[in-house]
Amino acid sequence: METTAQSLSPEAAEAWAVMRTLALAQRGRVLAVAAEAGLSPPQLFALQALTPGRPAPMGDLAGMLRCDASNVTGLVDRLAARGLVERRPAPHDRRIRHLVLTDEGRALRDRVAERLEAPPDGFAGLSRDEAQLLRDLLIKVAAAGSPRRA
Amino acid sequence: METTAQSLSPEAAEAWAVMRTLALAQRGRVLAVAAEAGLSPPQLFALQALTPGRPAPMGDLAGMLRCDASNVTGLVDRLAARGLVERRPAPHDRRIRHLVLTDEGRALRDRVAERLEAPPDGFAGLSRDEAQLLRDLLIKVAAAGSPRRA
DNA sequence: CAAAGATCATTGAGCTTGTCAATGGTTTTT
DNA sequence: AAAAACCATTGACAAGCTCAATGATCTTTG
Repeated sequence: METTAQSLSPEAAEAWAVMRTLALAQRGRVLAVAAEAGLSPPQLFALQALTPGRPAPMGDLAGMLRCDASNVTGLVDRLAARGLVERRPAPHDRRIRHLVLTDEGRALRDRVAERLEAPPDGFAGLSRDEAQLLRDLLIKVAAAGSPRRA
Repeated sequence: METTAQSLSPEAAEAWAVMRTLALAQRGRVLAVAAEAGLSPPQLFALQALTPGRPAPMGDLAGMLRCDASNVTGLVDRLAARGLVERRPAPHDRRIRHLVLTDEGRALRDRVAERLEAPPDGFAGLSRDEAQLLRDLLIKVAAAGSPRRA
């Protein structure tokens, strides 16, 4: 195996601590965006988890949301009642119900995504070189963390 | 004012995107730690928000959790029922109820905190210099984002 | 092929989260 | 002292969430 089990430097721990602080500070933003869109946080997550133009089984959504499938039923009921998503029969398997975003759903999803993808204010203070450096370091951390198929 | 409204580089946006991915990947960990501790996520957050040895009014907790005060009442009811926190009268103002962690509550809080503060696997791949660089860049972003008293 | 087993979404029960409006007990202001 | 503001709680109600059970549909296998 030889997984190069390098022990963590104190700096790494500090970096992680700052990242947690940064993430925590985003909570308010998420709540605000959700409220503004007339969505509860779980509804917002569900909408974000759905990819426009790509039907997904309910079970998959439950997996992405990390919750029970029965929970997704109610969640989707409410989203469907607002005309944001639709249940469609799946081609090959009649047990499965495919979820698709309606036009309205896609529009709302995009509007929300735009707000959430905008970097917090602090990023504006970075020079281009610094931003590039930060990005590369983060990519390295993320890649090592989820080694999907080396 | 002269707030140096520097426009964001594409690299900054990419860095933020990676950070979001990284944060998202932590959701499972939080859920696992909460379940392991026999706590619901909100209960875990409440416990983390409380500082050992430092009594806090319920209203403050509501502020930290960003939820209604009436919600905190029930939340604390359940934590108190498990003997994790206690309501104490506040010295100067009899309207206020101070929350304090019991010994058991502090112990559980510390156990949970230890698990959450541990950096994800990806950080182990960083050299010391890289970790230091990452930390400093993150601090810069965080500081610019929340300019509490320059 | 047919029976058994696995899978998917839903339902129902039951609890926790969360909000809002209203209340009682306490300061603080006027 | 009366009025206004404040803190925590309560009650009502919607939503989120899990678990166990069900019905409908594949999939396996005997």
